[in-house]
Amino acid sequence: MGRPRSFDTDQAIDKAMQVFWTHGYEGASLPDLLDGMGLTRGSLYKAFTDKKTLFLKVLDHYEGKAVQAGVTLLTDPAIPNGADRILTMFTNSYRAVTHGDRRGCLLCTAAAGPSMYDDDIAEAVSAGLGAMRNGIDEALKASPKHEHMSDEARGALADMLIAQYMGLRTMARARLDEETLENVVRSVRALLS
Amino acid sequence: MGRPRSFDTDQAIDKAMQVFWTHGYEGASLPDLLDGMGLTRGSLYKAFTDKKTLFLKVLDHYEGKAVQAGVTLLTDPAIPNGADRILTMFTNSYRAVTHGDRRGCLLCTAAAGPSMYDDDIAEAVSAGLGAMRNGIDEALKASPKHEHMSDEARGALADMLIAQYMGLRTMARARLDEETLENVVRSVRALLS
DNA sequence: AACATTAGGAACCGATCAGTACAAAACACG
DNA sequence: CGTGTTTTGTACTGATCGGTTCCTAATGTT
Repeated sequence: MGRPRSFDTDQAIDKAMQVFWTHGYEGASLPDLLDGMGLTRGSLYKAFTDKKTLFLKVLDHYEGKAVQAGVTLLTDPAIPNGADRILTMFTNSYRAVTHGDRRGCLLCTAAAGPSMYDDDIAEAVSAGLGAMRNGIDEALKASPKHEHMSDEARGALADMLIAQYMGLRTMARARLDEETLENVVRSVRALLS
Repeated sequence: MGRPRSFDTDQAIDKAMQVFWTHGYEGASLPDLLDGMGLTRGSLYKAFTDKKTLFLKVLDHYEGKAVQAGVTLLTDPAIPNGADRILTMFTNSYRAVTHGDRRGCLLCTAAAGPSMYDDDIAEAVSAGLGAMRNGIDEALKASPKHEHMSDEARGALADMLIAQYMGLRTMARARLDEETLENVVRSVRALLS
């Protein structure tokens, strides 16, 4: 009953994600969001309560999309060597930059920004990063060079690789040379193989 | 001639650095800065032109202080093995967190934030990170395990370690478990030794 | 002591911020 | 076809943003 919503909620969240991805949480103004999502204030607040709630939904959406894509890659049995999966993930991040996408990783940007003072955002970011970490850990289990490590040491290596990933993505956002980014990937390759 | 300034410029910049360090560039409001610096609008704008100029001066100050301290450590002949110097740098970052300092690295926060859209800030951030990178490279030259690497490979490893460092510092800001941070340091130790 | 010059401080500026109120519009259901 | 319910769009809110104006206070110079 009542007037039906004229837009698809999930699509709207996806568009909001694009805006937050490029501008960051604090940098994305409401007009930016309304413009990018193609709807007006009334509709946005009726559907998403407020900016922060929308951002949390966006983070959730990002987890279900970008993060999930990463985890899928990291556990992809079609790439038998897990180290190759991890390396593909790093290479993809590098490729994004050479293809003109310097937005980096939404989670990493949020980690450096609002995670500092907002508990809910910090938790959501941690969850997303944790999911990727576990994906890396799984991939390491399928790596001949690492499969014989202790659970503890392998987990620690996964933590290190997540930090490495965050650094690479943040470097991209900071507009560092493509050569530098390539060097990072190259050294990760040397480390893993 | 004229009335002399009643505050020390360098001290004021140092205080401004503290404010930007915790709140980030965009997150630090003018009242935040005035409060932290202990002066009024008139004085601030007379001495530092505007917020962005002040931030650039702060970045410069950060380079001359925090970055320089890092480079000094990385080239400290008192620690004969360069790998140990690098490891000390990572350990220090971890220690900062266990001592209650979760602000991370000002350069890394700026890298994820305003570097995206402001050329001047991006350049200053790049310069600071580059200085640290070179410090790491120097340290690697003094590491028995790495001193025989080609210049190219060693430089690439330095780039990787800077990314690693950025990731660790960003993780701290995102309030990840101390255990996770410790794991990162542990794995870096395993990598370098 | 008079004057030029600069700093300090508070009031003020338009712009923009996130968020709200409310009336008009569009549908579902009876 | 009417009625109730929800969305939509717009006008508006108070707060805050970074920045300016302008007057006064404090100094160096002559």
